[in-house]
Amino acid sequence: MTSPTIRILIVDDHAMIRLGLIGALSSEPGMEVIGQARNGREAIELHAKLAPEITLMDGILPDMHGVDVTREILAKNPEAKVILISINETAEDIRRALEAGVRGYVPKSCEQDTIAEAIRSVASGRDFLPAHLIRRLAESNAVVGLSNREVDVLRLVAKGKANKEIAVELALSTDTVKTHLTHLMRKLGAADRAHAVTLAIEQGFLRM
Amino acid sequence: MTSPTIRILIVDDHAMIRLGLIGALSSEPGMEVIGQARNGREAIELHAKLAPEITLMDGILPDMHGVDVTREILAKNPEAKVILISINETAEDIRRALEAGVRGYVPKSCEQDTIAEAIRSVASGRDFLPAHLIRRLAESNAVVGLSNREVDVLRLVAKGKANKEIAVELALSTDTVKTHLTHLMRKLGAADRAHAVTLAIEQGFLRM
DNA sequence: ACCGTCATCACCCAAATGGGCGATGACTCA
DNA sequence: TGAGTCATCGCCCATTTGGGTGATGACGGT
Repeated sequence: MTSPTIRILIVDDHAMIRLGLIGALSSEPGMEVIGQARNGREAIELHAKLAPEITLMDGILPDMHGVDVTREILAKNPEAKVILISINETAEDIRRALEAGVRGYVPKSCEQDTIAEAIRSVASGRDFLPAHLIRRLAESNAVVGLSNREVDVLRLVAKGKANKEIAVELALSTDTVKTHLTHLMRKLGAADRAHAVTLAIEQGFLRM
Repeated sequence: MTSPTIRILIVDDHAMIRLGLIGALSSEPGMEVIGQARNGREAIELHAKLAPEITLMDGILPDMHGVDVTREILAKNPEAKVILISINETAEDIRRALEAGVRGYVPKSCEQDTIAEAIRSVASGRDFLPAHLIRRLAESNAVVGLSNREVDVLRLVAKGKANKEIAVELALSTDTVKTHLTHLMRKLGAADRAHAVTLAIEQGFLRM
């Protein structure tokens, strides 16, 4: 069994969400919110000071991404248990989160009890990922998968760079850039670079 | 003066936000949450049934946009007072909301008391728009302003259509499409169509 | 009545794009 | 060891793109 009460740290810049989470958890027995952070820096400090059992982390914070905050926290404290609460539900975001070592991933659209369920799950050592997210992950995994270099190129395409400029910036030949572009457009099913940008943003390949 | 208690309808698909709002308002005297809706259809029905003084409306709902819900509610009940609570703070979104007849616009990142302030403001007949949003609106107003036709073209560009295809779809000559594109790219400060897509999404011209 | 913006179309032209085909070395996984 | 992916580069070629300039009618505001 776990400790009598699960000590929880909330990380979110939206006051409304923090309040909502506290409200949802106040009716749950055996859980206690011991701290709140509004940004990544605060989260890392507070986590070190309070050593909570569970950290509820928002995906997007004013100073850094929730995923990166998680990475830092885990670097200092590998047993930390982080649950990511995000609006982003693209396969890419979930994949990145799991890669960073997140133990649970809950969409903001979920019902109250899902959060409590996730917390109990993760606190007792099990991971937590809603079924529909697992499905999405599986489906997209089969379809896409851009390589690092392809994402590098795509990011610059989104910024309006021409192939020649991209070549200079990445220290490549223009032909190589074109090859990467051809490949990533085929993978995304894009008709041209503009379409590739749209699809990549939709599917979470481009953090904006 | 206004009526003794302000009767409030909350419209948001996120349970967490609804809880947060209720929590924030429970400590405010003279306000009562009399109903909650999870989507646009529910919102329109509940508004007709409950006739709340203030409606707190989320910008993005599963079935339709908060702005469109507002439009429908106002069509049936022109004295309705809607405050939009949105994550989107691009100038375009704010402009669209005001155009639809929203009386207040509050970002989700605001503090608790801002919501209460907005409600009191709007209930007593004044509009409510935070200063930084007004500034953003003013600034961008000077800079951009795509015409309807330009947005039409841009939307298809984002879908990966070539100029020739766009011309067919909009029943124009290819040259006209090119003219619109040249203009909109100049307005956005875009280097090419891909960049235009990025900027347009960032600035809220393309609802995705 | 005039000016600005919008929407429409036309022509010219240099440059960029996208596709196809082929090739090499590195690396991983079975 | 072989198969597969990644990253790199090259060449050819048709099509597309983006920019410039110019023009017309409609509409709205001053």
